[in-house]
Amino acid sequence: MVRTPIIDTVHKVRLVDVAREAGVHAGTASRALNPAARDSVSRQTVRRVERAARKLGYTPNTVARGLRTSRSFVVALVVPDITNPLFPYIVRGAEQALTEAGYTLVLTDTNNEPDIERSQVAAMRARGVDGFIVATARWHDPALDALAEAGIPTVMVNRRSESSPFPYIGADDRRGIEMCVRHLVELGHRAILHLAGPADTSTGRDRTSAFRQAMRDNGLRTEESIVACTSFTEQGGADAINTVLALGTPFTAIVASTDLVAIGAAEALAGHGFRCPRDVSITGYNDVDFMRRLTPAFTTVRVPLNNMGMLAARTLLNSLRGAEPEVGTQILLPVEFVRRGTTAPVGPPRKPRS
Amino acid sequence: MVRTPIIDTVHKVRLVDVAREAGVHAGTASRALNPAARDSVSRQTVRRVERAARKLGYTPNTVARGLRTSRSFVVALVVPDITNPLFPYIVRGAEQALTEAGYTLVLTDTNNEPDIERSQVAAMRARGVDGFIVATARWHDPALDALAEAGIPTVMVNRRSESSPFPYIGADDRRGIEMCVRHLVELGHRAILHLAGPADTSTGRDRTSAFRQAMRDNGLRTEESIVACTSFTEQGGADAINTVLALGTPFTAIVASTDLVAIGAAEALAGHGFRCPRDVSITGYNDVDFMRRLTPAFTTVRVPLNNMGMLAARTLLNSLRGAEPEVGTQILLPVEFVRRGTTAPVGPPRKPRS
DNA sequence: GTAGGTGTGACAATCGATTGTGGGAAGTAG
DNA sequence: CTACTTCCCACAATCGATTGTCACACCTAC
Repeated sequence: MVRTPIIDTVHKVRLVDVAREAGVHAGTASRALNPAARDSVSRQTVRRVERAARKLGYTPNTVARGLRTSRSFVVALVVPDITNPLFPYIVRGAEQALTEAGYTLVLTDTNNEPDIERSQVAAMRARGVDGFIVATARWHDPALDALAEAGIPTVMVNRRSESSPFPYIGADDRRGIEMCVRHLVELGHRAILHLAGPADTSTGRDRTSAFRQAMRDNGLRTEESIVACTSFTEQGGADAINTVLALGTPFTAIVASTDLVAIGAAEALAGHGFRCPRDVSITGYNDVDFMRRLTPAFTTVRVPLNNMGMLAARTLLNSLRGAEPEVGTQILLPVEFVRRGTTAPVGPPRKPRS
Repeated sequence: MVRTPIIDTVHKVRLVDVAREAGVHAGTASRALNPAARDSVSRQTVRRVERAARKLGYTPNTVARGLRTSRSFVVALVVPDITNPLFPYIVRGAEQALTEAGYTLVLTDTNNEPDIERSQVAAMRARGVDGFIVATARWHDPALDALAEAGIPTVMVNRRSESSPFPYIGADDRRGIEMCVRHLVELGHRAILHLAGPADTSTGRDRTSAFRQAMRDNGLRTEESIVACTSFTEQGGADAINTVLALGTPFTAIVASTDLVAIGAAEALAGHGFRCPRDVSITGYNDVDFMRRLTPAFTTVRVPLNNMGMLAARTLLNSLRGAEPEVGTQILLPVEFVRRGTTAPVGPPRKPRS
């Protein structure tokens, strides 16, 4: 094939061009520019090559390098839904750590659909990404199993998977939920409901189990108090409340599995004439940015999302540098209870709009 | 170099393996698998190759292909700050359109810093991305100029740049602002303030100019009514209000350049004892998700962010397919005025906390 | 039976950087 | 002056897929 002359664009300078300019062979130029191999080249030559590279404005072709070395310096971050306010902070933290280390982040949004997750993970693999940060882990997750089987460096963030050997970077949910329950108990609440997240997510399961434990520790029973939400959304929270109300389960306080669930629950309650916190107290979870702005501002648990993203990236980078992570490693970041306006001492029982 | 035997990982199947399995040459297999070149191969052979590929679980090595074809099927999306609730929707729309077309999105967050923007754009170029979607455009933007000079397919979304020839996908800000002003005028407001965004962004400039025009159209003067914010943030809005209050400029309504600015302004006003909308009416801009949840819910202008992202991606994809876009193309999406609780008829003048 | 046409697939160059190997020059010692 | 070491650098193979060129086979027509 004839190399077509490039007319309308700047001629891209290649390594051979630099080598010619410096009067050396391309291989030598490569070594001169590579800090790891630099010591097999004389200092003089290194200087000449560097000068030539600078003069010509050489930027190495990452694709070609990747082909040869089978390393792309690209990491894929898989999120379920970037418009869920939880994730931008994680993305940002990860991006910062990755960029700092010379890596690039490719983002894929699975729209909460396992099929899309699978196909996207496959596509990223074909693209030769060096590793994965997965924020979509489900309790049983074939996509993660496939990554494990293929031995591809991966970390899980925010959610973990039962069967996966990969490191997990999350928050101390047990303690977060425990603080919510204790706070409500101290306010005199006994009939406390938990709006549980989906059981196919670790965040759903872990928080539910933590709730059960915390209730027990406070001598409270949980038979009727755990209500499942089908999703971590406002709709999920609203539906759960409607179910509970239809059943007639008594309650004076709610521990929601997530901020959005809490908001949905509050709206549904308001729709039935219950006021928060006068009639029922509610706690959220994650302290997404706008929780403090709502009226009343939500009592919730602050999770260091940005840090979680950074740590996830750093952990992955360590694996990429060859550190074999201990199977089952978990990093649980500390959380902070944030008392605001949606929790109050339990009052006399009221009927709505009475 | 000896090819080291791969032990601990699945042997990656290459095109030659497929070819051997099908009993043909690699070149032939390549054509058989490529829809564009398929007709230079007999139907029989195509079938044999396809069967072999399926049997072996062949996935083409995108890196190698990229090296040869100098196309990566990767698009870079540059955002100023992913945690600004404006951007996740744009990202999502773009990602959907891109994925649908077999492209991958790499995301880079510039943290609002021009230097980072420059270096990131350079890094993405070295990585061989096929094109750029830029959401960080400033009115004068060297990074965009560089892209233009290099002839790299690019589109601007949300913000545009004065000097850039690239297509721009935005919203009909002129009309959006005009609706805000008209609404306030109909409520009886005359002393209307505009909290203008930074003049180095097109969104700042365009909305300010639209405000000026709309005021003129309503027979109102604008000498004292335009107040600059240094950034599209709550802090920017709050600072602007504090300045205005210190100056003693009279006003009964505010057209903010952005939702966040509007929120910051409302909070600052509340801090001075002014109530919204009783003492002052406020309009936001963009209708970011949580605006409807605040108390009072914000009157604002809904911008189809998701669509903007999609259209930006589709426009870029067209360029990548060889369609030479008309220089100066602009796509302005229609906006929708959303009346909620932060605007009310002008009342008798009040002093705060009186 | 031969000439001419058409279609199919093999061959090899190529994208650009990395890296194992070997050779040659320079330097030191005997 | 020879022999041996040391240090640099050039050479060429390689990563895996794409694609221009060419040869061969088969078919039709005269």
